[in-house]
Amino acid sequence: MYYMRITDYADELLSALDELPGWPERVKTMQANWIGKSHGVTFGFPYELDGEPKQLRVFTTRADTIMGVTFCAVAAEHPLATRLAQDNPALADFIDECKRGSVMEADLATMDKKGMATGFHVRHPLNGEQVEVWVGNYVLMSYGEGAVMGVPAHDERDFAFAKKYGLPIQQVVEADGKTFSLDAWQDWYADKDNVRCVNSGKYDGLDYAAAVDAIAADLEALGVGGKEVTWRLRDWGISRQRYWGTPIPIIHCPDCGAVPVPDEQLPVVLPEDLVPDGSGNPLAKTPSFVNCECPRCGQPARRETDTMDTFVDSSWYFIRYACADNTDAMADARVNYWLPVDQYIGGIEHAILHLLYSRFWTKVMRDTGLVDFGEPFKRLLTQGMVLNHIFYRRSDKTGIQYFAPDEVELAHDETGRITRVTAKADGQEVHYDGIGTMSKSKRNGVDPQSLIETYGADTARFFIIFTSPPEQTLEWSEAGVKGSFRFLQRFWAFTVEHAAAIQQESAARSGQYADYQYAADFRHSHPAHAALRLETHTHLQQATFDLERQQFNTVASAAMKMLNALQAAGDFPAGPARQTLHESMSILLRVLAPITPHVAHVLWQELGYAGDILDADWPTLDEEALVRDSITLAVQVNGKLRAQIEVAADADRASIEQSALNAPNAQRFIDGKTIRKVIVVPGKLVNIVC
RNA sequence: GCCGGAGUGGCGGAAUGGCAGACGCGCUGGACUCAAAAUCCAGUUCAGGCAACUGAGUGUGGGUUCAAGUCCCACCUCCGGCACCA
Repeated sequence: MYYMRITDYADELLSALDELPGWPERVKTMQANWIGKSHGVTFGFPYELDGEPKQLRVFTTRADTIMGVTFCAVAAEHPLATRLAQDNPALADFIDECKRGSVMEADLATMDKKGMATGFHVRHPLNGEQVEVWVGNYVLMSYGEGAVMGVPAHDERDFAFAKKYGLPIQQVVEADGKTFSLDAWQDWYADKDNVRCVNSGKYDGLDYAAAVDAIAADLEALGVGGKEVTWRLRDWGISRQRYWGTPIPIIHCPDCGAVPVPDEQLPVVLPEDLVPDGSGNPLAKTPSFVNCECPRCGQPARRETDTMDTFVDSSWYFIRYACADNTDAMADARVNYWLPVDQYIGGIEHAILHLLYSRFWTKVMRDTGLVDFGEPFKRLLTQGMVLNHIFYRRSDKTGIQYFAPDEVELAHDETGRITRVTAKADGQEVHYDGIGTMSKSKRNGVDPQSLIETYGADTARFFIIFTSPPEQTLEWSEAGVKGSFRFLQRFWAFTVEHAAAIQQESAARSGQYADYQYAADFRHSHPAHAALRLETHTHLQQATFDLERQQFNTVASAAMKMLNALQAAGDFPAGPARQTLHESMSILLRVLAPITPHVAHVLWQELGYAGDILDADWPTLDEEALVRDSITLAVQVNGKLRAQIEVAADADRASIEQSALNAPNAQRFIDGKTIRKVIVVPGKLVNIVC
């Protein structure tokens, strides 16, 4: 039987984040914070109780301040607190109060630092002094050792605590030019940089790192402590006391203990006829489910009634997709072929739990030999929410009344700014409440079905992709949707108009479409269309670059630019010009295909290209199309744009400099000054410094 | 409080240190129309100018650079996450 603890994987879950370049930094940071690796020192304060020598263990990241300890504080749930409360009713009451208080979430943020002295003392391991133990409501049992050393001079929380209860405050760290005062907390008291130990005996003068090293070594020599790493991440217990979950296939036998359900009895299926009564786990009250025989010795036994946390299933469902028909194993060889997932898409709300559990689970499957990869998702995209405008009217009778965006009329001033909103129904004014998440109550949602019926799925897809990057929130806009619709209509009309001509042309060439498309020799094409090819391939270059870096809105705009260029190019008479059109169309269609697959599919066939567009390759960039005879350079004088010059593409530096200096408008700003330097950025600009 | 991210026209947003505002929406003017819608053409950062052009301009203040929306430092605001983490 395996025991797999997520905390055992904390180190790898943290360090492997560096090997996930396809994940957003934001998510990786959130996971790193959640795992919360902390380097410090764990050590014990020796004491004797009930005739036995013991240690009060504490964790600290500031071992360098150890000589400033003036008290210790333990959590209410700490065993020492429990033991001391046996002889101290007041303390027992206080502990009860703490335990009650900590449940109240609302109070947690504002809760006062409260504590109570126990009258019990432990011994400082390095200077032998007696240190009183307090119970503090701000000490967490679940982090570190559930106990802390109190150094009020150099920890803001301890400072407040000491001031409140009149505990001694001992400065043990100093910084140049700073004065320590007991009056009020100052931020530098807790600095680790540019400080040194003071009032710390043999450690005086050491900086943070040296002091921690020396103190950790001394504690180790005394056998009471040493350096340690502590994690914020807690263990993940996967069992839940409820019906609705995956059964845990274990049988409890009085003699054999926990016995796995044999393979031939799997899967364990939940009973479907039980009636939950709202108290406890209904499975435990269902004898037909609970009562069974021990698979090992055959005597009556009890089936496990806890079920698994739903995060278990979501941690590896994607692995199962690759081997869904395998009834004998969790995974088989096909999984290693299909996974890890190339591109995972989900909401940001899964940034920590689901995505961390999945990473853990995958590593467990790797270590048990089930799969041979350790990270489940190569690339992650966390998409944003969809927002829309909110309009409402407040009235005494009906209260607040929301208006859907298509129920109002907007008036603008001459700059396009919204000046007045009125209801279409009654012409009366409506209040505009800005942009917010779509919700039924605010009546600003959009029904995808009616959108698809009005404009088609491709328009919706194009609008969503074009309007904003997917990981950002998307502001819905009816006008924007119409704009996308307009583009697709323009694209459709243009294509259909030229399809007939292209088909004729093709017929004349015995239907050799595929060859026509890919093997065209454009060196002899119409000179007027070299400009179109230049544009098409320039936009293709941008689209390819943006697709690579997952910036899809500019892929959509590249497609728009291609259509604009095609429409501006004018006529396409038969012959080489038609060939240029044919190539540009094939590129445009393939760039659009991922965004508007339906439109692209139909038009691809309309134009008679070979095969299905789904199988067509992403267009290849023709470097030759990007070659131009002359180029336009910007001319700057002292970094300010002053002129444009046209130079031969292969012009040398000297002649570029000369034309720049001769540019009339540049002349005006150079005149009478000494030219100190001329910077030429090939293909871009010339900067004249004077 | 700590850790991220962001701040660019009226709006959504482009810009691989090298011409800020691509592309689109909206708006303005025009064409077509009996008229409207649709479509097409032109204009649209702000200020000045008939124009050529000039000045200012990417949250604020500094810095690096021939050149900064982009890099560095400090600050402000907003969004998200974590939050008594020792």
